[in-house]
Amino acid sequence: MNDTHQKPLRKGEQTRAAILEAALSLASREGLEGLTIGVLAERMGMSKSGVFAHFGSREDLQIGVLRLYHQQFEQEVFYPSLREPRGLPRLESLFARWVARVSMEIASGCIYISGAAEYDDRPGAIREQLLEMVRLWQVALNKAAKQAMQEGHLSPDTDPDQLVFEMYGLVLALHHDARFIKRPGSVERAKKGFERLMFGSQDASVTSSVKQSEKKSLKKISKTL
Amino acid sequence: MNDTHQKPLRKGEQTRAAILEAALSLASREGLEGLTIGVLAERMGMSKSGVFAHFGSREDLQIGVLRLYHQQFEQEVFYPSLREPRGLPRLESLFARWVARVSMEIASGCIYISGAAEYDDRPGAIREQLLEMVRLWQVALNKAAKQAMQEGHLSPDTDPDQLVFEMYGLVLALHHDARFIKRPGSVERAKKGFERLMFGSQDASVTSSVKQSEKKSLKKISKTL
DNA sequence: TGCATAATAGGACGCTCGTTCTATTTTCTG
DNA sequence: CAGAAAATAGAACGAGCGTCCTATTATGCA
Repeated sequence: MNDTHQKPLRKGEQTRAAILEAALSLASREGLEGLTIGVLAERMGMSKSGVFAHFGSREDLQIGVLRLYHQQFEQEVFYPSLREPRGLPRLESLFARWVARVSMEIASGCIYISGAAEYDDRPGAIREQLLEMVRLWQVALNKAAKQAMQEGHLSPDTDPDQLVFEMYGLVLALHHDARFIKRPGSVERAKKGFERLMFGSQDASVTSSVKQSEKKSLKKISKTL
Repeated sequence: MNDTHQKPLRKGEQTRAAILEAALSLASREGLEGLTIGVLAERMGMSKSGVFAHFGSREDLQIGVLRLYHQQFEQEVFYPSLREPRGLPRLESLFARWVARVSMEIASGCIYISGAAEYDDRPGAIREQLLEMVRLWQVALNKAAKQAMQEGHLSPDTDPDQLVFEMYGLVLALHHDARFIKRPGSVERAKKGFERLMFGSQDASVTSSVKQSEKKSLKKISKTL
Protein backbone atom coordinates (compact mmCIF):
# COMPACT_ATOMS: atom_id res chain seq x y z
CA MET A 1 0.00 0.00 0.00
CA ASN A 2 2.65 2.50 0.97
CA ASP A 3 4.76 2.10 -2.10
CA THR A 4 5.24 5.82 -2.62
CA HIS A 5 8.97 5.76 -2.14
CA GLN A 6 9.77 8.51 0.29
CA LYS A 7 13.22 9.89 0.69
CA PRO A 8 15.29 7.82 3.05
CA LEU A 9 14.85 9.08 6.58
CA ARG A 10 18.27 9.86 7.78
CA LYS A 11 18.50 9.66 11.54
CA GLY A 12 15.86 6.99 11.94
CA GLU A 13 17.35 4.43 9.63
CA GLN A 14 20.78 5.16 10.99
CA THR A 15 19.91 4.30 14.58
CA ARG A 16 17.74 1.44 13.41
CA ALA A 17 20.79 -0.04 11.73
CA ALA A 18 22.85 0.54 14.87
CA ILE A 19 20.21 -1.16 16.99
CA LEU A 20 20.12 -4.12 14.64
CA GLU A 21 23.88 -4.48 14.87
CA ALA A 22 23.79 -4.45 18.64
CA ALA A 23 20.87 -6.84 18.56
CA LEU A 24 22.79 -9.22 16.34
CA SER A 25 25.74 -9.19 18.67
CA LEU A 26 23.41 -9.82 21.59
CA ALA A 27 21.43 -12.56 19.87
CA SER A 28 24.65 -14.30 18.88
CA ARG A 29 25.55 -14.67 22.51
CA GLU A 30 22.15 -15.18 24.12
CA GLY A 31 20.20 -16.69 21.27
CA LEU A 32 17.34 -15.14 19.38
CA GLU A 33 14.93 -16.08 22.15
CA GLY A 34 17.25 -14.56 24.71
CA LEU A 35 17.29 -11.27 22.86
CA THR A 36 15.45 -8.81 25.09
CA ILE A 37 14.42 -5.26 24.36
CA GLY A 38 15.34 -4.06 27.82
CA VAL A 39 18.90 -5.30 27.64
CA LEU A 40 19.20 -4.06 24.09
CA ALA A 41 18.03 -0.61 25.10
CA GLU A 42 20.48 -0.55 27.98
CA ARG A 43 23.33 -1.47 25.67
CA MET A 44 22.26 1.22 23.24
CA GLY A 45 21.92 3.86 25.93
CA MET A 46 18.32 4.33 24.94
CA SER A 47 14.95 3.82 26.52
CA LYS A 48 12.98 0.65 25.92
CA SER A 49 10.26 2.46 24.05
CA GLY A 50 12.82 4.33 22.00
CA VAL A 51 14.25 1.08 20.75
CA PHE A 52 10.86 -0.53 20.38
CA ALA A 53 9.54 2.26 18.18
CA HIS A 54 11.87 1.20 15.39
CA PHE A 55 10.18 -2.16 15.09
CA GLY A 56 6.55 -3.09 15.12
CA SER A 57 7.18 -5.88 17.57
CA ARG A 58 9.87 -8.00 19.11
CA GLU A 59 9.30 -10.57 16.41
CA ASP A 60 10.03 -7.97 13.75
CA LEU A 61 13.23 -7.12 15.55
CA GLN A 62 14.25 -10.78 15.64
CA ILE A 63 13.52 -11.19 11.95
CA GLY A 64 15.52 -8.06 11.27
CA VAL A 65 18.45 -9.59 13.12
CA LEU A 66 18.05 -12.75 11.09
CA ARG A 67 18.11 -10.83 7.85
CA LEU A 68 21.19 -8.90 8.87
CA TYR A 69 22.99 -12.11 9.77
CA HIS A 70 22.04 -13.69 6.48
CA GLN A 71 23.33 -10.65 4.63
CA GLN A 72 26.68 -10.86 6.42
CA PHE A 73 26.89 -14.58 5.79
CA GLU A 74 26.31 -14.10 2.07
CA GLN A 75 28.87 -11.35 1.94
CA GLU A 76 31.58 -13.23 3.79
CA VAL A 77 31.03 -16.79 2.66
CA PHE A 78 28.85 -17.16 -0.37
CA TYR A 79 29.71 -14.34 -2.76
CA PRO A 80 33.50 -14.56 -2.48
CA SER A 81 33.33 -18.25 -3.28
CA LEU A 82 31.46 -17.52 -6.50
CA ARG A 83 34.64 -15.96 -7.80
CA GLU A 84 36.33 -19.36 -7.61
CA PRO A 85 35.99 -21.54 -10.71
CA ARG A 86 32.94 -23.80 -10.56
CA GLY A 87 33.50 -27.34 -9.43
CA LEU A 88 35.75 -28.50 -6.66
CA PRO A 89 37.57 -25.18 -6.08
CA ARG A 90 34.30 -23.41 -5.44
CA LEU A 91 33.02 -26.18 -3.19
CA GLU A 92 36.26 -26.09 -1.23
CA SER A 93 36.07 -22.35 -0.93
CA LEU A 94 32.50 -22.48 0.32
CA PHE A 95 33.47 -24.92 3.04
CA ALA A 96 36.71 -23.17 3.96
CA ARG A 97 35.04 -19.79 4.29
CA TRP A 98 32.17 -21.32 6.20
CA VAL A 99 34.55 -22.90 8.65
CA ALA A 100 36.52 -19.68 8.91
CA ARG A 101 33.38 -17.76 9.77
CA VAL A 102 32.21 -20.28 12.37
CA SER A 103 35.72 -20.28 13.82
CA MET A 104 35.48 -16.57 14.36
CA GLU A 105 32.02 -17.06 15.81
CA ILE A 106 33.28 -19.40 18.48
CA ALA A 107 33.34 -16.48 20.87
CA SER A 108 29.88 -15.28 19.91
CA GLY A 109 27.88 -18.04 18.28
CA CYS A 110 26.36 -18.87 14.91
CA ILE A 111 22.72 -17.87 14.67
CA TYR A 112 21.91 -20.44 12.01
CA ILE A 113 23.01 -23.19 14.36
CA SER A 114 21.70 -21.89 17.66
CA GLY A 115 18.51 -20.82 15.92
CA ALA A 116 17.97 -24.29 14.55
CA ALA A 117 17.97 -25.62 18.08
CA GLU A 118 15.72 -22.87 19.39
CA TYR A 119 13.10 -23.04 16.67
CA ASP A 120 13.02 -26.71 15.75
CA ASP A 121 9.64 -27.00 17.42
CA ARG A 122 8.42 -23.44 17.63
CA PRO A 123 6.23 -22.47 14.69
CA GLY A 124 5.98 -18.90 13.52
CA ALA A 125 7.50 -16.30 11.29
CA ILE A 126 10.96 -16.53 12.84
CA ARG A 127 11.24 -20.24 12.25
CA GLU A 128 10.01 -19.78 8.70
CA GLN A 129 12.57 -17.09 7.98
CA LEU A 130 15.40 -19.09 9.52
CA LEU A 131 14.35 -22.23 7.71
CA GLU A 132 14.35 -20.47 4.37
CA MET A 133 17.86 -19.17 4.93
CA VAL A 134 19.32 -22.50 6.01
CA ARG A 135 17.60 -24.22 3.11
CA LEU A 136 19.04 -21.64 0.76
CA TRP A 137 22.52 -22.31 2.06
CA GLN A 138 22.15 -26.07 1.77
CA VAL A 139 20.86 -25.68 -1.77
CA ALA A 140 23.89 -23.57 -2.61
CA LEU A 141 26.20 -26.27 -1.25
CA ASN A 142 24.26 -28.91 -3.11
CA LYS A 143 24.54 -27.00 -6.36
CA ALA A 144 28.27 -26.58 -5.93
CA ALA A 145 28.63 -30.32 -5.31
CA LYS A 146 26.67 -31.15 -8.44
CA GLN A 147 28.80 -28.79 -10.47
CA ALA A 148 31.89 -30.51 -9.14
CA MET A 149 30.45 -33.77 -10.41
CA GLN A 150 29.65 -32.26 -13.80
CA GLU A 151 33.14 -30.91 -14.08
CA GLY A 152 34.48 -34.37 -13.41
CA HIS A 153 36.08 -33.34 -10.12
CA LEU A 154 33.90 -35.68 -8.13
CA SER A 155 32.93 -39.23 -8.97
CA PRO A 156 29.66 -39.38 -10.92
CA ASP A 157 28.09 -41.72 -8.38
CA THR A 158 28.53 -39.18 -5.62
CA ASP A 159 25.37 -38.42 -3.67
CA PRO A 160 25.32 -34.62 -3.31
CA ASP A 161 22.69 -34.73 -0.56
CA GLN A 162 24.91 -37.07 1.39
CA LEU A 163 27.86 -34.79 0.81
CA VAL A 164 26.03 -31.71 2.08
CA PHE A 165 24.71 -33.69 5.03
CA GLU A 166 28.21 -34.62 6.11
CA MET A 167 29.64 -31.17 5.46
CA TYR A 168 26.94 -29.74 7.66
CA GLY A 169 27.73 -32.35 10.27
CA LEU A 170 31.37 -31.31 10.33
CA VAL A 171 30.48 -27.68 10.93
CA LEU A 172 27.92 -28.61 13.57
CA ALA A 173 30.52 -30.72 15.34
CA LEU A 174 32.97 -27.85 15.11
CA HIS A 175 30.44 -25.49 16.65
CA HIS A 176 29.56 -28.01 19.33
CA ASP A 177 33.07 -28.96 20.38
CA ALA A 178 34.61 -25.52 20.12
CA ARG A 179 31.80 -23.48 21.59
CA PHE A 180 30.16 -25.78 24.10
CA ILE A 181 32.93 -28.12 25.15
CA LYS A 182 35.63 -25.57 24.38
CA ARG A 183 38.00 -28.22 23.11
CA PRO A 184 40.94 -27.03 21.06
CA GLY A 185 41.76 -28.53 17.68
CA SER A 186 38.17 -28.63 16.48
CA VAL A 187 38.84 -26.44 13.46
CA GLU A 188 41.56 -28.78 12.31
CA ARG A 189 39.27 -31.76 12.76
CA ALA A 190 36.57 -30.14 10.66
CA LYS A 191 39.07 -29.47 7.88
CA LYS A 192 40.47 -32.96 8.10
CA GLY A 193 36.97 -34.37 7.92
CA PHE A 194 36.34 -32.41 4.78
CA GLU A 195 39.49 -33.66 3.16
CA ARG A 196 38.46 -37.20 3.98
CA LEU A 197 35.04 -36.46 2.57
CA MET A 198 36.51 -35.21 -0.69
CA PHE A 199 39.65 -37.23 -1.13
CA GLY A 200 39.06 -40.27 1.03
CA SER A 201 41.71 -41.22 3.53
CA GLN A 202 43.95 -44.00 4.60
CA ASP A 203 43.49 -43.78 8.31
CA ALA A 204 40.39 -44.48 10.33
CA SER A 205 39.29 -47.23 7.97
CA VAL A 206 38.62 -50.83 8.81
CA THR A 207 41.53 -53.14 8.15
CA SER A 208 40.80 -55.16 5.07
CA SER A 209 40.96 -58.52 6.82
CA VAL A 210 37.86 -57.93 8.89
CA LYS A 211 36.15 -55.63 6.44
CA GLN A 212 33.64 -58.04 4.96
CA SER A 213 32.54 -59.77 8.10
CA GLU A 214 32.26 -56.57 10.07
CA LYS A 215 30.22 -54.94 7.40
CA LYS A 216 27.66 -57.68 7.80
CA SER A 217 27.61 -57.29 11.56
CA LEU A 218 26.87 -53.60 11.24
CA LYS A 219 23.94 -54.25 8.97
CA LYS A 220 22.63 -56.88 11.36
CA ILE A 221 22.79 -54.51 14.31
CA SER A 222 21.17 -51.71 12.39
CA LYS A 223 18.22 -53.90 11.51
CA THR A 224 17.68 -55.47 14.88
CA LEU A 225 17.36 -52.13 16.62
CA MET B 1 22.87 -30.91 60.01
CA ASN B 2 19.92 -33.18 59.29
CA ASP B 3 21.92 -36.28 58.54
CA THR B 4 19.80 -38.58 60.65
CA HIS B 5 18.84 -40.85 57.79
CA GLN B 6 15.09 -41.21 57.91
CA LYS B 7 13.22 -44.00 56.19
CA PRO B 8 12.49 -43.26 52.54
CA LEU B 9 9.35 -41.18 52.32
CA ARG B 10 6.97 -43.02 50.08
CA LYS B 11 4.52 -40.60 48.56
CA GLY B 12 7.00 -37.80 48.25
CA GLU B 13 9.57 -39.60 46.20
CA GLN B 14 6.88 -41.10 44.06
CA THR B 15 5.43 -37.80 42.96
CA ARG B 16 8.89 -36.33 42.70
CA ALA B 17 9.74 -39.02 40.17
CA ALA B 18 6.50 -38.37 38.31
CA ILE B 19 7.24 -34.66 38.21
CA LEU B 20 10.73 -35.32 36.89
CA GLU B 21 9.36 -37.50 34.12
CA ALA B 22 6.88 -34.83 33.08
CA ALA B 23 9.63 -32.24 33.32
CA LEU B 24 11.88 -34.30 31.07
CA SER B 25 9.16 -34.62 28.48
CA LEU B 26 8.58 -30.88 28.67
CA ALA B 27 12.25 -29.95 28.58
CA SER B 28 12.78 -32.18 25.56
CA ARG B 29 10.28 -30.14 23.62
CA GLU B 30 10.89 -26.66 24.98
CA GLY B 31 14.49 -26.90 26.05
CA LEU B 32 15.84 -26.82 29.58
CA GLU B 33 15.56 -23.05 29.65
CA GLY B 34 12.00 -23.27 28.42
CA LEU B 35 11.07 -25.57 31.26
CA THR B 36 8.74 -23.61 33.49
CA ILE B 37 7.33 -24.50 36.87
CA GLY B 38 3.92 -23.07 36.07
CA VAL B 39 3.44 -25.16 32.95
CA LEU B 40 4.85 -28.20 34.69
CA ALA B 41 2.41 -27.78 37.58
CA GLU B 42 -0.47 -27.41 35.18
CA ARG B 43 0.50 -30.59 33.37
CA MET B 44 0.79 -32.40 36.68
CA GLY B 45 -2.53 -31.11 37.95
CA MET B 46 -0.76 -29.60 40.92
CA SER B 47 -0.14 -26.15 42.29
CA LYS B 48 3.07 -24.32 41.50
CA SER B 49 4.21 -24.41 45.10
CA GLY B 50 3.32 -28.07 45.36
CA VAL B 51 5.67 -28.84 42.51
CA PHE B 52 8.28 -26.42 43.70
CA ALA B 53 8.45 -27.94 47.18
CA HIS B 54 10.06 -31.08 45.75
CA PHE B 55 13.07 -29.12 44.58
CA GLY B 56 15.05 -26.46 46.27
CA SER B 57 15.02 -24.29 43.18
CA ARG B 58 14.32 -24.34 39.49
CA GLU B 59 17.98 -25.05 38.88
CA ASP B 60 17.76 -28.17 41.01
CA LEU B 61 14.77 -29.27 39.00
CA GLN B 62 16.68 -28.75 35.76
CA ILE B 63 19.64 -30.71 37.04
CA GLY B 64 17.29 -33.45 38.13
CA VAL B 65 15.92 -33.60 34.61
CA LEU B 66 19.45 -33.76 33.27
CA ARG B 67 20.31 -36.65 35.55
CA LEU B 68 17.17 -38.54 34.59
CA TYR B 69 17.97 -38.09 30.92
CA HIS B 70 21.51 -39.27 31.43
CA GLN B 71 20.26 -42.34 33.23
CA GLN B 72 17.91 -43.22 30.38
CA PHE B 73 20.64 -42.63 27.84
CA GLU B 74 22.99 -44.97 29.66
CA GLN B 75 20.30 -47.60 29.94
CA GLU B 76 19.24 -47.48 26.32
CA VAL B 77 22.49 -46.80 24.54
CA PHE B 78 25.58 -47.38 26.61
CA TYR B 79 24.98 -50.48 28.75
CA PRO B 80 23.46 -52.68 26.03
CA SER B 81 26.46 -51.98 23.82
CA LEU B 82 28.81 -53.22 26.51
CA ARG B 83 27.41 -56.68 25.91
CA GLU B 84 28.83 -56.56 22.40
CA PRO B 85 32.41 -57.82 22.01
CA ARG B 86 34.94 -55.04 22.41
CA GLY B 87 36.29 -53.53 19.24
CA LEU B 88 34.36 -52.71 16.12
CA PRO B 89 31.13 -54.51 17.05
CA ARG B 90 30.84 -52.49 20.23
CA LEU B 91 31.64 -49.25 18.46
CA GLU B 92 29.05 -50.01 15.82
CA SER B 93 26.50 -50.85 18.47
CA LEU B 94 27.15 -47.61 20.32
CA PHE B 95 26.58 -45.60 17.17
CA ALA B 96 23.59 -47.61 16.00
CA ARG B 97 21.82 -47.34 19.33
CA TRP B 98 22.69 -43.68 19.57
CA VAL B 99 21.18 -43.03 16.16
CA ALA B 100 18.17 -45.13 17.05
CA ARG B 101 17.58 -43.08 20.16
CA VAL B 102 17.97 -39.74 18.39
CA SER B 103 15.65 -41.01 15.67
CA MET B 104 12.99 -41.63 18.26
CA GLU B 105 13.69 -38.25 19.74
CA ILE B 106 12.99 -36.45 16.48
CA ALA B 107 9.51 -35.76 17.75
CA SER B 108 10.70 -34.55 21.13
CA GLY B 109 14.35 -33.52 21.00
CA CYS B 110 17.69 -34.61 22.43
CA ILE B 111 18.60 -32.73 25.58
CA TYR B 112 22.33 -33.26 25.13
CA ILE B 113 22.13 -31.50 21.79
CA SER B 114 19.64 -28.75 22.55
CA GLY B 115 21.32 -28.21 25.90
CA ALA B 116 24.69 -27.75 24.25
CA ALA B 117 23.24 -24.88 22.26
CA GLU B 118 21.47 -23.37 25.25
CA TYR B 119 24.38 -23.51 27.65
CA ASP B 120 27.38 -22.96 25.42
CA ASP B 121 27.80 -19.52 26.93
CA ARG B 122 25.83 -19.68 30.16
CA PRO B 123 28.00 -20.58 33.14
CA GLY B 124 26.56 -22.32 36.13
CA ALA B 125 25.72 -25.68 37.63
CA ILE B 126 23.52 -26.78 34.74
CA ARG B 127 26.20 -26.20 32.16
CA GLU B 128 28.69 -28.03 34.35
CA GLN B 129 26.42 -31.02 34.76
CA LEU B 130 25.61 -31.17 31.08
CA LEU B 131 29.24 -30.76 30.12
CA GLU B 132 30.29 -33.62 32.33
CA MET B 133 27.72 -35.94 30.79
CA VAL B 134 28.58 -35.10 27.21
CA ARG B 135 32.27 -35.46 28.00
CA LEU B 136 31.57 -38.84 29.55
CA TRP B 137 29.81 -39.97 26.43
CA GLN B 138 32.57 -38.77 24.15
CA VAL B 139 35.13 -40.51 26.33
CA ALA B 140 33.14 -43.72 26.07
CA LEU B 141 33.11 -43.44 22.29
CA ASN B 142 36.80 -42.64 22.29
CA LYS B 143 37.56 -45.67 24.39
CA ALA B 144 35.56 -47.93 22.11
CA ALA B 145 37.43 -46.57 19.11
CA LYS B 146 40.79 -47.22 20.76
CA GLN B 147 39.76 -50.74 21.62
CA ALA B 148 38.80 -51.31 17.99
CA MET B 149 42.31 -50.24 17.07
CA GLN B 150 43.85 -52.53 19.66
CA GLU B 151 41.78 -55.43 18.39
CA GLY B 152 43.07 -54.75 14.91
CA HIS B 153 39.64 -53.84 13.61
CA LEU B 154 40.69 -50.32 12.78
CA SER B 155 43.91 -49.20 11.19
CA PRO B 156 46.57 -48.37 13.80
CA ASP B 157 47.04 -44.86 12.43
CA THR B 158 43.41 -44.02 13.10
CA ASP B 159 42.89 -40.84 15.08
CA PRO B 160 40.20 -41.72 17.66
CA ASP B 161 39.50 -38.07 18.46
CA GLN B 162 38.86 -37.42 14.81
CA LEU B 163 36.62 -40.46 14.66
CA VAL B 164 34.52 -39.33 17.59
CA PHE B 165 34.38 -35.82 16.19
CA GLU B 166 32.92 -37.06 12.94
CA MET B 167 30.56 -39.50 14.61
CA TYR B 168 29.24 -36.66 16.70
CA GLY B 169 28.90 -34.57 13.57
CA LEU B 170 26.79 -37.21 11.89
CA VAL B 171 24.39 -37.33 14.82
CA LEU B 172 24.25 -33.55 15.05
CA ALA B 173 23.46 -33.36 11.35
CA LEU B 174 20.79 -35.99 11.82
CA HIS B 175 19.23 -34.02 14.64
CA HIS B 176 19.47 -30.80 12.66
CA ASP B 177 18.02 -32.05 9.39
CA ALA B 178 15.37 -34.29 10.86
CA ARG B 179 14.17 -32.08 13.65
CA PHE B 180 14.66 -28.56 12.38
CA ILE B 181 14.42 -28.90 8.62
CA LYS B 182 12.20 -31.99 8.88
CA ARG B 183 13.83 -33.56 5.87
CA PRO B 184 13.26 -37.29 5.37
CA GLY B 185 16.14 -39.70 4.82
CA SER B 186 18.38 -38.18 7.46
CA VAL B 187 18.66 -41.38 9.45
CA GLU B 188 19.88 -43.25 6.40
CA ARG B 189 22.41 -40.52 5.69
CA ALA B 190 23.78 -40.72 9.21
CA LYS B 191 24.18 -44.48 8.89
CA LYS B 192 25.75 -44.16 5.47
CA GLY B 193 28.15 -41.59 6.84
CA PHE B 194 29.19 -43.94 9.57
CA GLU B 195 29.83 -46.75 7.13
CA ARG B 196 31.98 -44.43 5.09
CA LEU B 197 33.75 -43.40 8.25
CA MET B 198 34.51 -47.01 9.16
CA PHE B 199 34.89 -48.73 5.85
CA GLY B 200 35.69 -45.91 3.47
CA SER B 201 33.64 -45.58 0.33
CA GLN B 202 33.91 -45.42 -3.40
CA ASP B 203 31.50 -42.63 -4.04
CA ALA B 204 31.83 -38.99 -3.12
CA SER B 205 35.57 -39.09 -3.60
CA VAL B 206 37.61 -36.95 -5.91
CA THR B 207 38.40 -38.59 -9.22
CA SER B 208 41.99 -39.67 -9.24
CA SER B 209 42.96 -37.56 -12.24
CA VAL B 210 42.50 -34.27 -10.39
CA LYS B 211 43.26 -35.58 -6.96
CA GLN B 212 46.78 -34.28 -6.54
CA SER B 213 46.33 -30.83 -7.99
CA GLU B 214 43.10 -30.21 -6.17
CA LYS B 215 44.55 -31.27 -2.89
CA LYS B 216 47.07 -28.52 -3.25
CA SER B 217 44.41 -25.99 -4.10
CA LEU B 218 42.51 -26.85 -0.94
CA LYS B 219 45.54 -26.35 1.21
CA LYS B 220 46.21 -23.05 -0.47
CA ILE B 221 42.70 -21.82 0.16
CA SER B 222 42.75 -22.95 3.74
CA LYS B 223 45.88 -21.01 4.43
CA THR B 224 44.92 -17.81 2.69
CA LEU B 225 41.74 -17.47 4.72
C1' DT C 1 14.22 30.80 10.99
C1' DG C 2 9.77 28.47 11.83
C1' DC C 3 7.04 24.46 11.68
C1' DA C 4 5.51 19.89 10.65
C1' DT C 5 7.14 15.62 11.66
C1' DA C 6 10.09 12.16 13.12
C1' DA C 7 12.58 10.30 17.06
C1' DT C 8 12.89 9.35 21.69
C1' DA C 9 11.73 9.26 26.81
C1' DG C 10 8.93 8.11 30.58
C1' DG C 11 5.54 5.82 32.71
C1' DA C 12 1.99 2.45 33.14
C1' DC C 13 -0.45 -1.87 31.75
C1' DG C 14 -1.10 -6.87 32.16
C1' DC C 15 1.30 -10.91 32.16
C1' DT C 16 4.44 -14.65 33.65
C1' DC C 17 8.28 -15.90 36.07
C1' DG C 18 10.68 -18.09 40.48
C1' DT C 19 10.26 -17.94 45.15
C1' DT C 20 8.39 -17.49 49.94
C1' DC C 21 5.05 -17.81 53.63
C1' DT C 22 1.28 -19.72 55.86
C1' DA C 23 -2.55 -22.72 56.19
C1' DT C 24 -4.62 -27.04 55.13
C1' DT C 25 -4.83 -31.65 53.80
C1' DT C 26 -2.81 -36.12 53.38
C1' DT C 27 0.23 -39.72 54.76
C1' DC C 28 2.69 -42.61 57.77
C1' DT C 29 3.73 -44.48 62.29
C1' DG C 30 3.66 -45.58 67.30
C1' DC D 1 -6.84 -44.42 66.15
C1' DA D 2 -4.32 -40.34 67.34
C1' DG D 3 -0.76 -37.37 66.59
C1' DA D 4 3.54 -36.08 64.33
C1' DA D 5 5.36 -35.18 60.04
C1' DA D 6 5.16 -34.74 55.27
C1' DA D 7 2.84 -33.13 51.18
C1' DT D 8 0.23 -29.86 48.93
C1' DA D 9 -2.57 -25.56 48.09
C1' DG D 10 -3.27 -20.74 47.92
C1' DA D 11 -2.02 -16.22 47.98
C1' DA D 12 1.34 -12.74 47.64
C1' DC D 13 5.96 -10.72 46.52
C1' DG D 14 9.25 -8.41 43.41
C1' DA D 15 11.24 -8.53 39.08
C1' DG D 16 11.36 -8.64 34.14
C1' DC D 17 8.96 -9.08 29.99
C1' DG D 18 6.56 -6.91 25.53
C1' DT D 19 3.59 -3.37 24.47
C1' DC D 20 0.92 0.92 24.45
C1' DC D 21 0.06 5.85 25.33
C1' DT D 22 1.37 10.41 25.91
C1' DA D 23 4.61 13.95 26.40
C1' DT D 24 8.94 16.02 25.07
C1' DT D 25 12.91 16.65 22.30
C1' DA D 26 15.38 16.58 18.00
C1' DT D 27 15.46 16.75 13.07
C1' DG D 28 14.90 18.30 8.38
C1' DC D 29 12.61 21.00 5.00
C1' DA D 30 9.99 25.49 3.27
